[in-house]
Amino acid sequence: MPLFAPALRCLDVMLGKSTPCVHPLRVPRVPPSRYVLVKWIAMRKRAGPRRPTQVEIAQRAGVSQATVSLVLNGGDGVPVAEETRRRVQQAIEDLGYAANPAARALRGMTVKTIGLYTFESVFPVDQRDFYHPFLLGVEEEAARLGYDLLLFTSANTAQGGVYARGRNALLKADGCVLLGRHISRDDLANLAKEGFPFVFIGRRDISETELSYVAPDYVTPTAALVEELAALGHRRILLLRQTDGAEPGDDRERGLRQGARAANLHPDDLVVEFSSGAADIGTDRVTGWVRDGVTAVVVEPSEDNATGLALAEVAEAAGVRIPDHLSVAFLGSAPPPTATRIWTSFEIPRVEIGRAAVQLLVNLLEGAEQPPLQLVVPCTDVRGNSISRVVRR
Amino acid sequence: MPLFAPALRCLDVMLGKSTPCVHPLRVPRVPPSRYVLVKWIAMRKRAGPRRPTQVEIAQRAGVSQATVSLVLNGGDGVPVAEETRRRVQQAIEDLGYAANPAARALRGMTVKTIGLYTFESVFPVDQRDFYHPFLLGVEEEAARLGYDLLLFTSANTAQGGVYARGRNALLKADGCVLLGRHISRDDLANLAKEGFPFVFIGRRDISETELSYVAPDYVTPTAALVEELAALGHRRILLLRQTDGAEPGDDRERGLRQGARAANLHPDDLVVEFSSGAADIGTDRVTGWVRDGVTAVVVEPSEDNATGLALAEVAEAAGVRIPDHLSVAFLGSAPPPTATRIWTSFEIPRVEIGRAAVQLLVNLLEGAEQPPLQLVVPCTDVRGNSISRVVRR
DNA sequence: GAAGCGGGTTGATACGTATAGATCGTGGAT
DNA sequence: ATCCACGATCTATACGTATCAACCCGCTTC
Repeated sequence: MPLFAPALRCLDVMLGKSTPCVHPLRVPRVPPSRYVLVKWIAMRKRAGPRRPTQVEIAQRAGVSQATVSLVLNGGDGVPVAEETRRRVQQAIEDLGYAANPAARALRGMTVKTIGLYTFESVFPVDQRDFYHPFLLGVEEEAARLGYDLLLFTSANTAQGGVYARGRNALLKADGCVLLGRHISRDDLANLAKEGFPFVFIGRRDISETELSYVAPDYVTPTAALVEELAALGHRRILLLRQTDGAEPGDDRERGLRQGARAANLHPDDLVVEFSSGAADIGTDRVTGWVRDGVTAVVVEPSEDNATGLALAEVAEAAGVRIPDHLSVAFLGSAPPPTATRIWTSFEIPRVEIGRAAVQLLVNLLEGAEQPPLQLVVPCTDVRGNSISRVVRR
Repeated sequence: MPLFAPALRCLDVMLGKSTPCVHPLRVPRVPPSRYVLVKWIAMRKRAGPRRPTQVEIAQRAGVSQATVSLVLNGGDGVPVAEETRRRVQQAIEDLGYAANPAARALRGMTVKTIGLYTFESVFPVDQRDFYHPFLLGVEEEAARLGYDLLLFTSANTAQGGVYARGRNALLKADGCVLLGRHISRDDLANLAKEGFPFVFIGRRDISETELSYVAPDYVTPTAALVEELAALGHRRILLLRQTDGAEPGDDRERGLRQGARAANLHPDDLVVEFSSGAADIGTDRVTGWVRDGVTAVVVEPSEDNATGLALAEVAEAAGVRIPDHLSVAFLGSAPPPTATRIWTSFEIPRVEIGRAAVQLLVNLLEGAEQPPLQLVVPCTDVRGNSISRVVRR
């Protein structure tokens, strides 16, 4: 409250209650105009300790609130006298002014916040290793670009997803990075329709709208893997897909066919089967494949890789040795290597994907009016000991 | 735009351009008042696709904007006719309305967001195991209480801490959880002075202001450990403190003296030394302690436990065996156990602390005007094989 | 029949900021 | 002398919401 003293005296002078005496320290040279004064008086009436506003800065510096705003955000061609700028900045310093983000946002300004919405919970320890690299990339890049990171944690638990709790979930951020396997397509479509800026991690095609995403390139390394298998003598190759039937699975299947074509395999020798988890993989099914002439299985991995691990376990138990009798490869992140087993697979560059997603989003937010951007990033091959040359019988 | 059709017709009716014809579907029974109409016309003039506002809802439902707001946030005694409520909610449903968080915030409402400011970077992998449990607790509790979590990542890299970038850092959230060993006391004091609601994780005393924190109880388990050592025959006990001289170190020293008093040890037999890292722990220093009669060392741990590990290494190298010649215990989190060594220590309940911090903060935000709250949570003892009965020579 | 009451609704305003448009000197060109 | 340009600043308004005071209307009460 003592900070107001000079301004108060200045007010008294205006009202004729006091003689104009120049405070030695920091009294506005120019008496404040009636306009800002009225605002300021109204402001002073309010109770309780409040954060200083531009009006108070203006009052203290003897300028109008507009000028304060100009000093703060000006720069591009807007002329402000050096002396004025100095006085305003001094007042800002004195009062410890900080712009009210809510008011800025209301004027349509950016808040420098990007949201991170994960369709599953993020921090749980069991999936930590899966999501953490994405988080790492997102956080790093956001920090580098000067954005804070808003984690939408509350929307997940309360069922209803993005549009939970009166569907205002994501609006707190300037834009949003969406992440998660079990995403609601409706939510995505709605967001796109509303024009909310967001980037999805992972490929999704939504009809009618084109959305921004950054996704790993599953096609190329899958094709390469299939060609490699063909070169090792494999003819009958099986793709074990996740039952969700999402785009990543489609990409892998496309890679499979593309590789087969390049290696002159007959399309009829490609088998595609589906699984929704470890329970689907029974002994009969696996031995059936082998009896059917399948010598190589390429697996679309899930977060916990349960399907692939079950396959290996069942096969071994049934006497089908990997890789001697059956080559197995993961079309993505494989289970961690053990003493005897390094899975042939390819690594998804999660950190880089997180980074790229933020970059795309910031482009969307700051850049000129652009169409949605899609980015596909390459994976790196991991060659282990789970595939081998086929032995002709 | 087709959604506006009924409202548009309604406007035409008002202006006399059209005959009042009741749309079969959803036309406001009551013609909108001139007031909301003016607002609505002004709104329609604006270009570009925009999110629907309360004014549009009001227009569509044939009520005033105030009523819409009442329907949305009312409940406590404010009477709204059931029919009105229905119409408004229908309009909200139709247009997909979502309250603008910025406008709410500007009116001084809570945004249901709590900030998390870490004085060091959070996600880096090397300190992941240290910070992750706190994060986990904070995130869980925030989600449970319906708050989103805002990570202030941008403020850290840009030097300047809390008050970086025009010192508006934390204002985006309703309140903030602060975390980190190398905190700026000035920042804490400033925040408290400004009346910004926050809770610090870890004990800090700031003169002149009383701030909210939740911290582990270092005193009790330290005292217990010292009593235990005394019971094992130790007389001369050394406390190895971190040089930062922060409150956690003070607490441990207090625990040391308290335990010594309870065990009837002579105060002069307590030695307190400081270290800022592994480099401080030389062979001469350690052997000096032993020669001086010290039989037990209790170590204040750092994030990476470098000091304590260095102590063990140097001692072993100098032929001082642990625990036979020298008992060593950690006053907090110890290095992970190995095949031969389990460190005697106590575990800080990080997840619970994170949870408690959020609870305190939410209390601060939603509860009545209360004084700052401090919370001290107990640790759990870990008894290993790094201390033993002293052998009298 | 006037006064009081209370449920239901509306007009108006404030929140703090950014910015378009107006104003006002001042100096230079016509 | 007039006009224009321009630098510097000001007035005024919009952003979308919450809320207070006022109001209207039908009913009861004296």
